Amino acid sequence: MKAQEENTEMLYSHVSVDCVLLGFDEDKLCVLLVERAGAPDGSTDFKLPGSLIYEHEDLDTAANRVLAETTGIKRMRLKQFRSFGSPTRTANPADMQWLQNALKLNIRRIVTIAYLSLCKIYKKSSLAGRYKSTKWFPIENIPRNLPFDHNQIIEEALKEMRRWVESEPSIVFEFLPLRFTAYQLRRIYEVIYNRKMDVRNFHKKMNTLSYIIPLDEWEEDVSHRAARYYRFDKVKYNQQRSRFNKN
Amino acid sequence: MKAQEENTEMLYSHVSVDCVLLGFDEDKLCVLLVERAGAPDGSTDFKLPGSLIYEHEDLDTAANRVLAETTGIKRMRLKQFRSFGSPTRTANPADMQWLQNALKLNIRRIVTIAYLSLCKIYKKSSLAGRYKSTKWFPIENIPRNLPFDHNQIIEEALKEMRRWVESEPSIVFEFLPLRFTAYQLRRIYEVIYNRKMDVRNFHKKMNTLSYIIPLDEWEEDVSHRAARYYRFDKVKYNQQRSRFNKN
DNA sequence: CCAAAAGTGTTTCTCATACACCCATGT
DNA sequence: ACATGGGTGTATGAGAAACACTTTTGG
Repeated sequence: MKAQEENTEMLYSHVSVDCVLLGFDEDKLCVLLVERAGAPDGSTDFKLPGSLIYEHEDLDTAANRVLAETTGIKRMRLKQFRSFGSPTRTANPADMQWLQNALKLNIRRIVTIAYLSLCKIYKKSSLAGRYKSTKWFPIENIPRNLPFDHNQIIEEALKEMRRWVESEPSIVFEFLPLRFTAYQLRRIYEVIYNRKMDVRNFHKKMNTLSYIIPLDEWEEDVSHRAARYYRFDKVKYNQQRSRFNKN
Repeated sequence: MKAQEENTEMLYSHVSVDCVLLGFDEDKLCVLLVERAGAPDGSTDFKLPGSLIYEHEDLDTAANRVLAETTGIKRMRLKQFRSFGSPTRTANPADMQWLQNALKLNIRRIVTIAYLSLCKIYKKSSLAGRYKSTKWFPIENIPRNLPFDHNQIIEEALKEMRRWVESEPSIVFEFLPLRFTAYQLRRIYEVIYNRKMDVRNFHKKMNTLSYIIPLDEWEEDVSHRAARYYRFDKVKYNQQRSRFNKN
């Protein structure tokens, strides 16, 4: 991280990574954006966290570095999901200007590799790092005019997230704290698939999944019947999965 | 294509596309490889068809260009499925040597965007184009030591192809001629999913799919009961799909 | 006792699977 | 007539979906 300021000559100034970090805040699916320093007109201006890669740096490593710089969390589960390389993606003069200000590099074209990662939004997460500020935006009010093609990247990331959940259901638990209620889990599915789910069927389904463990712990201080807590058991999950994936 | 020889200065020498073109030959899933001209020791040496991108060229356009140069087919359906950017992927001295011979460029590192495409293998396909020769390799005997990380790219492409078929079943028909028998279709599924499928259940399933149309045409000159031909109806497919995808 | 959310069972339908024999054609 | 592969129907089980009321708790 210090290395970045000191050794810009080590940057490989043709390829970048951008990270779409998704989280759940109460009932809403959110994206983390960072305020971009050195915006042309000084206005508040957000973008996806991202970085050029270093000369000898792997793509996955670069994405992990960006996430660590942004959130302070190391070794998050992340997934490269697509690259964006239209020659016109750096065509906006304001974006070009920013690249020159921020990176002191004269750049013609950047191909970016987009990564997806999921996490729990902690209230306190003022989030360490090199950015002026970071902010969670509910997906329905993301600024419409993000720099480069970041709006498009987020669109694609949302689609990819749905596919990811289908192919590996355990990742939804990345959104949740260690213990969670049936309601929380159900809401996540409802938002992801954009449809109401039947409460009874949902409970029944949870019961059949051996890796969702009911705890003898309940909500406290709620003005209605307290909800049970559950936790996700990774070991049981892997057992159940491998039993099914015979082919 | 002529442009390429004339204007190497227009190449953007940091990003390439590589295409994994899959096809079915009789009963076997095959990958198309091209003979690489200018191999260090003159030995026969295959690789995935690929190219650096041009300065002002979109990634998808570059991939389409590569496929057109390789097969003569324009506007194939293709899918960007992953990028490969390990700094060590160009570490093999023989590969570096070849890059310099073939491209007259001194290249440090190349990030490549991998594309997947499916097609029917025509017997006659000597395949037009800039390559010395092209050859279909059954996946079980692909040369073990393809240059760069091409072996790994093919592995990933096969996984991606399976996911693709699941998310959009119509693409299996890219493997087939306009009219095909139930046997041909079934064999493709058997190879893709690597398990035998029950003949009766398969027929039943085909009947429920409104977009697989039985024709009043049958095989000729076969020494057993002639098989019926079917065709794929794109319009009906889109109707049936959109009815299901309400959300 | 009321408001507010948690939790629980049964029925129905659809879809995947398992399984064995007759049919058409060429030699 | 026989060898070769093409084509057909039925029965079972698992899982998804539809549907309404009782329970718990705080105020």
